[in-house]
Amino acid sequence: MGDEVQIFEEYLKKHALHLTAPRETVLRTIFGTHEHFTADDLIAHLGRAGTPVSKATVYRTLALLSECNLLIEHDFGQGKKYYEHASELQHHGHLYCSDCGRISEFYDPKLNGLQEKIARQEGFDPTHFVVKIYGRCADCTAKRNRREAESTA
Amino acid sequence: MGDEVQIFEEYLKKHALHLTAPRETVLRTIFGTHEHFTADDLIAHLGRAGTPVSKATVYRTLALLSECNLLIEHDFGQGKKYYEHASELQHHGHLYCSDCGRISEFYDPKLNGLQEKIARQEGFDPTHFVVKIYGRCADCTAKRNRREAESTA
DNA sequence: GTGACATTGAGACTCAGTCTCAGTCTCAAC
DNA sequence: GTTGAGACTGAGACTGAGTCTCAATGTCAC
Ligand SMILES: [Zn+2]
Ligand SMILES: [Zn+2]
Ligand SMILES: [Zn+2]
Ligand SMILES: [Zn+2]
Repeated sequence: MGDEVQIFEEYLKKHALHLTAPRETVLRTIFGTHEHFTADDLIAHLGRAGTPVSKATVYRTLALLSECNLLIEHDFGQGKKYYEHASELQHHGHLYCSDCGRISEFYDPKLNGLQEKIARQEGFDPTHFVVKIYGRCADCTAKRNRREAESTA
Repeated sequence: MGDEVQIFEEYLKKHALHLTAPRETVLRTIFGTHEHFTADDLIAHLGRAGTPVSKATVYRTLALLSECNLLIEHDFGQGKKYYEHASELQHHGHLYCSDCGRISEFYDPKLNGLQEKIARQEGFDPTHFVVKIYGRCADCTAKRNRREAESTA
């Protein structure tokens, strides 16, 4: 937890920037609570917590945290970005439920190896891999089955 | 090529819709030329070709074509959607060059099998899989190496 | 303290995409 | 061939995520 503060501080120092109060508030809020969140989620959360930070500063801080690899950006085609802690197990993939929007995760080392190999074959120098599975989560499938059973009954 | 027209026409008929002139123009333009394109690309192309179609209609037609599985939507985190013909080899992955924005493709059946398996393990009912590799393409890597060699010389 | 420069929040702005609406077209029923 | 239900269209208003601007403020090295 204090780990991120240190990494961020070092990164800032290296770029002649300062760990200001708003930046620290954003940092602590992110690493104290959320998992997969959007900029808007974060802004609302900060407001509710009585430590509002302006939209501009939140976006600027998110960019900084992505640059120093504390956060990872994700896009599920919703026209907005999701963020998550980069510290968690690396290179995991995501399951996105098109019904309820829930995001879950999986990890498979074979997948990573395979992707690395493919990139090399194509003469591509990869920085990161993205695997997303879209569909319906177990809960939504169950709900739908129940509803169908009822309507047929 | 006539194939898409037929599929689209059938889909429209099934939903009590008509294959109107603007829709046909859009359809023929898409399947006559482009590969990976954005809505904006398409609108500009239609304008230049002397067969302008309004933004609203283009977006509406793109939605229809996606619904009947003639087009696939892609998101590379650029805040806009890319489209491509769905008829091409299915379930291929994409390599996106962060330097020049070029999009290339690859196909690996092992990858597809693996994803299917993972989804089932998680109790997930998958509709489609997305694999994207971000990094630097061969050209951009070569360019960068050349520039580096020069600056060191 | 002073000057160079980093930082901030408010709000203007951008840009992809959606929505509204009035006018037009299609087609089947009469 | 007239009519009415409802599909279709383009212009442009609108939305919403994200970026940019700018004047006021903070930080630090000297
Ligand atoms: Zn769900
Ligand atoms: Zn995750
Ligand atoms: Zn490139
Ligand atoms: Zn493709």
